[in-house]
Amino acid sequence: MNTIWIVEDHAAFRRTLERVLNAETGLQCTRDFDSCEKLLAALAHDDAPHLILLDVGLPGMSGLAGIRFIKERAPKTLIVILTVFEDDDKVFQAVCAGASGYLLKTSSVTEITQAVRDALAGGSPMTSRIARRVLDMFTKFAPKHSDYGLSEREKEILQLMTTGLIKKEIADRLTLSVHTVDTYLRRIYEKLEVNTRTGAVAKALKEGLV
Amino acid sequence: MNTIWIVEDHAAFRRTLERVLNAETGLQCTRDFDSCEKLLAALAHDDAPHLILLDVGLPGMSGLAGIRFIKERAPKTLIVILTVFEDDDKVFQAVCAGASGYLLKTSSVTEITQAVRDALAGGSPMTSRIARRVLDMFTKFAPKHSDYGLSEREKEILQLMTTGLIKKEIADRLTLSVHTVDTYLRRIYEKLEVNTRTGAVAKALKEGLV
DNA sequence: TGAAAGCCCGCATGCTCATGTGGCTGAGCA
DNA sequence: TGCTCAGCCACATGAGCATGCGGGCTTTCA
Repeated sequence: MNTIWIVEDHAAFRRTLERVLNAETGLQCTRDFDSCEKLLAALAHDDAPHLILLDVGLPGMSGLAGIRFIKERAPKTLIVILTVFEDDDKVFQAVCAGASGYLLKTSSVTEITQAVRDALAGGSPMTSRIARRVLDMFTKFAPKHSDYGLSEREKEILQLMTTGLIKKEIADRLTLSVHTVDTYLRRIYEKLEVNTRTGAVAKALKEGLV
Repeated sequence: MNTIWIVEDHAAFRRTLERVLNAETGLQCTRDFDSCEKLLAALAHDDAPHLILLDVGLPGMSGLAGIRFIKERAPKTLIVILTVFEDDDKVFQAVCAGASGYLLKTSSVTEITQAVRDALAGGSPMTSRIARRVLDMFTKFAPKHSDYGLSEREKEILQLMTTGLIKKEIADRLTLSVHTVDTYLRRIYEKLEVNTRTGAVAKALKEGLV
């Protein structure tokens, strides 16, 4: 039996959800809250449920902030967001904080029930519009993987630079002379079109060269 | 009328898809290919379609590699992946390359048709299992946002460091004395537990401090 | 009302860096 | 055969760096 908690300030909607979920075999809604604070209080001394249906856009503590707390105290508990918002920032924050599903409140109770089952079965239910948002953010944040024609050895040295080592340390690490490291740095600077190690490291990390 | 191209090496499946999509109002499957190479050749001289249904796991050029080419030549064309694979690496690469949907071949033709409509309407259809994969990757790659208690001014200077500026330039940029910048750098080094600008920049970029 | 913390400035010292110049080897290509 | 290019080494010099010390002024909060 999978236990579910609901956090939702709209009393009528909350009760409807509860009733519908309890009518399902294998699902049991054991607790419900009208604020995130109360949920956190309950988490402090009771066992966490398998899944939490969480309204973001609650009065008081933002549901978004709540996700982090939940994930800290009960990392295994699945969190399915229930919201009227569909904007990038909200979605982004929820996803980063570790939500496992993202539903719109306009969804039917059938859809919500199905989503709960999906999430429990290892899926991440979300509308395709929200999925698009997530994918867009992904491509935006993914490293660019530019190519400056660095050789393997050059990349190796660049990588060591990004760990904060100084020339001498790099030389020792690779059993080379500092002069040799010097030579590589020049070439790296030339290829990356920078003239300081800081610039090189910044470029390497920003563009995923290492 | 939305135009669709299909890239799929299994001839029978390709024809079925084509027939089903053409039976839909508003959709028209104008071309079909049994390899990625042929698709790219067609893209070179013909107008790109609105959407491409792409099989990854084709003989010859990988469909995955094909995505990048398609996105280069026709950035606006939506790409919906059709695959038997569900492993992290494939999904990750497809998502990074800019796919707008990710379907399993076990989907019914009705589901595929619906997915095509979803994608054209601005969504990113995918199964909830795949969505979970994407979300997991997202949390894995998202900046950690560690907090070292840096002040605003310190962050500002750290940020300027990540652009490759030297002390003097930072001082000029903020109309400060180099000595003041020195003082900040000390504090930043102390807080980040590093002792070179390279280390500071690396830590800042790796942990999303800026 | 006094301590703490953020912001700002100064100087000196020794270390590290960037960059100029030069050289040697071996692999691969034309 | 001669060329380029990656990899390695060397030395010198001026600029830039980290870090030691010192000071001041304001805001915040207990």
